Amino acid sequence: MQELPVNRIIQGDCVSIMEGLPAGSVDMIFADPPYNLQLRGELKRPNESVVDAVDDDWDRFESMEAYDAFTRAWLTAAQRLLKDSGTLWVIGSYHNIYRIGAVLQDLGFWILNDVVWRKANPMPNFRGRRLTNAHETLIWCAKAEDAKNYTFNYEALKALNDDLQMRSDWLLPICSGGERLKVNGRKAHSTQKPESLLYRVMLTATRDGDIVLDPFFGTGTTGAVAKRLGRRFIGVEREDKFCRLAQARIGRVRTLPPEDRVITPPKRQQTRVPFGMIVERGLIEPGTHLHDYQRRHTARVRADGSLVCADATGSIHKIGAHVQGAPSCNGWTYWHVDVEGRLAPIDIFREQVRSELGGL
Amino acid sequence: MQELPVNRIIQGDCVSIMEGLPAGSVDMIFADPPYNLQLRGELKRPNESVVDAVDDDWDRFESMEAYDAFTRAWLTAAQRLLKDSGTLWVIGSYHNIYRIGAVLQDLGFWILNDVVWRKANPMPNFRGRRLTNAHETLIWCAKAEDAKNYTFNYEALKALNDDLQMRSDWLLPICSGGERLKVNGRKAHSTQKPESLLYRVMLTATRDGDIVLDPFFGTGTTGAVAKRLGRRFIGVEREDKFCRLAQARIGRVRTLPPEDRVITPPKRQQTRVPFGMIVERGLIEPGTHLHDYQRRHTARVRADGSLVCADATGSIHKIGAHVQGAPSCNGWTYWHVDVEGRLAPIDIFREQVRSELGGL
DNA sequence: TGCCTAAATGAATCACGTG
DNA sequence: TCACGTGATTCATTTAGGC
Repeated sequence: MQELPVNRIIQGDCVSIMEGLPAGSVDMIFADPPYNLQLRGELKRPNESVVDAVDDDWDRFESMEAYDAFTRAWLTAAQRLLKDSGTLWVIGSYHNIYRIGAVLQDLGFWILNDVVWRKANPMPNFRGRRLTNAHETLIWCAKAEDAKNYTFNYEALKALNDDLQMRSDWLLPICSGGERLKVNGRKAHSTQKPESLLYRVMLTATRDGDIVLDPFFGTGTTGAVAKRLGRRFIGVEREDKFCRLAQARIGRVRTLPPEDRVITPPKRQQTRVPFGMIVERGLIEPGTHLHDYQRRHTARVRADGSLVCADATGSIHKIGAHVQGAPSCNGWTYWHVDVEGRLAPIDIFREQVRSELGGL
Repeated sequence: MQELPVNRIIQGDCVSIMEGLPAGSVDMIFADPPYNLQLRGELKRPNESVVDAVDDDWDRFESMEAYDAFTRAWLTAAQRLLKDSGTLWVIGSYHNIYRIGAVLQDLGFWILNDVVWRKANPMPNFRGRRLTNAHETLIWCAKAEDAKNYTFNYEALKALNDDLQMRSDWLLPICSGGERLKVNGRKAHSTQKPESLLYRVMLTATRDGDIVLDPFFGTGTTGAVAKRLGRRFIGVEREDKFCRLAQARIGRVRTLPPEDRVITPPKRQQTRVPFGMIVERGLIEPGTHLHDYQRRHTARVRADGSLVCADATGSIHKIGAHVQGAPSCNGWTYWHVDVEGRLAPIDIFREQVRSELGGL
């Protein structure tokens, strides 16, 4: 069997390079392909600054058909490369992930899970025309329907999650700060992924020493995390500048000693429960009247969780402050509901919801 | 124009029934199509009890091609039914959502967001071979790329989320307890959705009195929430037993009084008040001087509502932009009048006029 | 050095009505 | 259909800068 170019970055087109490697030789493939964003004009923040959007050549496609053909080509090559026990991960957004999911099902890949990366700090929607696009989607799949012997480190992920089964929604920050590669003070790559994401992916679906291939290597996050966790990597990247950047980056990474390749579970933070959730779930009906504990002030709850008091409307906190003439107010403890003649602070409903959510 | 069968459940095949309704007549479509689950054999819990999984006739398809054809058929009929300003919501899991997303993009629907419903209490993965499947995906899309005038209640959703922009990941419980319809002690429908999910969907993308169609009505969650929120519904359901179940359920629902359905109104939808009207009504006299909040710039009001600043004249917006050297400016919030030594934004006069006009 | 405030920034399919 | 004017719009973090 041909020797695999392990722990190396290969420059060139990923399809032809994958076709030149021996079939059935790779344990996992992680792919972060172009998203085909199709951005129109420039976007400004409310303060008039311009958003530094993705406008790279590698994200331009003639048409959706061209994108689908590109997707089919690299997924076909990837499928051939995988061991029968191997799995593939692809990450994307709503612009491209439905194309990719459909094509990989057509090719016979078998989806094991889709995973939602919930961004802790996403870019807001500046024009107020849509929801904040706060997540990206990963598809995790086996080579075929009958490939049952894939690696899934159930116990490790459970340990990572406070001894609860790991769910399909992962809350992780975006890549920023010191981790973000810069060239001349500007971001080196427009779509660098956080190492924590790759860390969790590899902890989920690879074993020590496994071979992980990334056909869209970019700045080499896959390689950096693979090296740190004692996995072997093969990076394929078209652009020379990224190859050199990734090479230098990975050179700086140190492999953890085997006994340290387990991390302590992240601290669970208290779930934020907006007042609207209390209304939405019917614990307080729209139209209910709220009172302060002395019944000096009364406000009415609307369908979207805002309050009305005389001619003022706003959040429980804003209206609480308003009626008191105070600069601020904790609406959760200020406002009460009348339960059979007795006043109960609305905070009890928040506690109820929190206990039902169980720390999510 | 043909009369729409509003607030009714129509029994039959959703494609032929939608084809019989007038084109361009519906504000929103919410669809929860069969998931094409492809379960192999029965699933047992660790204690050997059998999981009551989805194995209904309506969820069986001969092949992926048959599912795609079915998807294309109902989405085509749905697109025809929508008003140009209407939006479509589809919910699915990884088994079917990639097929649906690809088909709807092929048909020209324009994705606005995909939304992740994070289940607060999902079913665990009993075999420990995958991640807990803890979410489902909703795709929200407009009828076409150029349909920009869809309803999005940005301010209401912000209110619902404690004055922060609503994100694309929604944490909501599954449908259980008293909300879950039962027949002879067993769940009446295998995939009943929680009312809180529909509540948020309708709060996001419909206005009072809008017409909401659901081609896979099932137990009628869409109809129940529509009735409660003062929206009109059209339910299409193939099975007689579900039609009757939904009919009875919706009969028990009470519509919220109009004053409780009110949500924080979109600013863009408010009556446009030109600055000239402020001058015309004597709220600001011609000759008055306006200042920015730091008193760095001053402009004089003329009789027609235009401003003069040095040698430049124009609207409050143009002159505001001009003095700042900015490309654009909201003059309503930029310019202030001096009221006994304190600066007040001219927007307060607009609000005064608006309240006097009474929403005309 | 340390603390507080201001500025910068991230995979973004980001107006609309009137004439 | 097009041109133009009005006017609506941001969250979590990190980094830089002032004192």
